[in-house]
Amino acid sequence: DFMLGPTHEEFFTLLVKDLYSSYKDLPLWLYQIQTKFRDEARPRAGLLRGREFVMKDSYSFDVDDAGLDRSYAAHREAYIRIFDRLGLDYVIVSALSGAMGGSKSEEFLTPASVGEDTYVRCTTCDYAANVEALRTLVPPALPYDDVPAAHVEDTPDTPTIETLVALANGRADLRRSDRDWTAADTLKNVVVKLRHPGGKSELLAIGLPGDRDVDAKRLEAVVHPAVVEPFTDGDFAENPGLVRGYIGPAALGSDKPAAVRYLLDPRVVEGTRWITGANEPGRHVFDLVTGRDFTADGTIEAATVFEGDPCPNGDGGSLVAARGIEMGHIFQLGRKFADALDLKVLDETGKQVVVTMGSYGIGPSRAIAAIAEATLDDIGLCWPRAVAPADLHVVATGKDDAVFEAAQALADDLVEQGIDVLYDDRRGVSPGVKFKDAELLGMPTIVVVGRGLHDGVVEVRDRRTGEREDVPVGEAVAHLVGVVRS
RNA sequence: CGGGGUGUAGCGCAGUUUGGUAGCGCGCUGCGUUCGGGACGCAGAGGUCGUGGGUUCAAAUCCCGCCACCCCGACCA
Repeated sequence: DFMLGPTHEEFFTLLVKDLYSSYKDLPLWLYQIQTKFRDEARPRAGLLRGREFVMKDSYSFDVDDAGLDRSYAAHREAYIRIFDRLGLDYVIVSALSGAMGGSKSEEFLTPASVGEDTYVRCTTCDYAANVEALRTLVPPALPYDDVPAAHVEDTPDTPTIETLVALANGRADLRRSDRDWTAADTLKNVVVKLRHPGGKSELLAIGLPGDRDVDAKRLEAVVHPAVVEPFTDGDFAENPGLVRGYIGPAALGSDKPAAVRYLLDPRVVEGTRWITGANEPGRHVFDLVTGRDFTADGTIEAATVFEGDPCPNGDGGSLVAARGIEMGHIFQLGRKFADALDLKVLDETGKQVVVTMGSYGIGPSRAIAAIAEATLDDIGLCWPRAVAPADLHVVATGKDDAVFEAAQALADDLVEQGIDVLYDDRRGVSPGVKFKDAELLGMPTIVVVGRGLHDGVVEVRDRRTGEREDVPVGEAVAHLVGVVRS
């Protein structure tokens, strides 16, 4: 969700129309790092989601689809290197490009229970996707030659799936011979209102297996930019064709009197056999077969995802869910924005063609929070070397002036070598306090100048492993430069 | 916007149920000892108890109003 405000539009227009107007100038990549603001209703979780944050975003411009693929792949590789160096666990998941209307999109997520994104991954292959972008594995159509004709039954006092299933299993004339009815045998039809940009409102019915619910996030993602509003008592009053609790396919669809657009969960394939509403209070239809007895206007991906659902790759694996923090997002915008901005260049044949764009973002300020969260241990922060505030933490211990002079000299020499040094020169503070502070701050290497000085050595500690090593004072600078640059 | 919680010394908190003139830890100041794993002794400083009103002989404590901050939800990179 990167903002393409007027400044972007003007800038892109200037770039492509006036400066880079030929295929010879492409691909063109540009990036910026800027402070952004988002009017969060309730900022929380510290740096993870503040009202103000630093954002790196970049854009690619190519003359054709193959070029966009190359630009996208190059950014993807760069992001992989960046996140590897940051020392973070991450997963790359398929995502929806959402508002940007692009064709391909992936997110870099750091697994974290505090994350705001839910994603699924396959237990046997490398498939991973944000739940919003998950494609349901469509089961094969079923034969229905021997399914009896649909029949309407009186099912009094069954406004919910639970009461309906209980009644069906409890009545001899409705009971199945092979097994009990379950909620998954019922077809639940949920009606919502969609508010389109510009204010136009539309009714949408979603038909899905009764053991599942409409997932608000998935629905919002697929209907974007329309906004989902609940179907209220007043709406029922205005639509007498929709009977609360007993809505069935017979009343739904653009071609029906109620003119409610009707979309089915992908699992509701031809030949599936359902118990569903008969559009009359207290009555349901049994043995209603998809394709034989009713059709819809299409399908929609909006049902809740269950752990154990089959992997969409169809290789027999199942899905598990996890939470993650979005650290980066790359996507292929395609030509939607370029079209709107009339961003054209000359191609090899001298024709004016619309460029195709990609967009790529990383949130550095939230990365700091996520790295800190992911790498800390029981005694404090534990910065990966690539992002540590300083390379070395030099600690002088004791009260001997010679210690402080040696520590200062060492720090000066290291700085001269281009090393970032944090030097604890506090006098009168006990060694234990200084060690604890150094561990808390979490520089990757801690150098102790203290009692070892009598033997001509300083102590070099690795913050993460706790390993300690005595190094002769004369070799300390060269040794430490090696440690930092390794 | 909905729900919940908290405001008492620089920081973290107890005290509020049952009204009786404010306490603990850390930090801070001074002196002495200590100095490689969050030192110790002695002596000190520091609070109109968020705010306005009410009840009472007496209010941090009870009652009413207001303000601020925090948490959960919705929303969000």
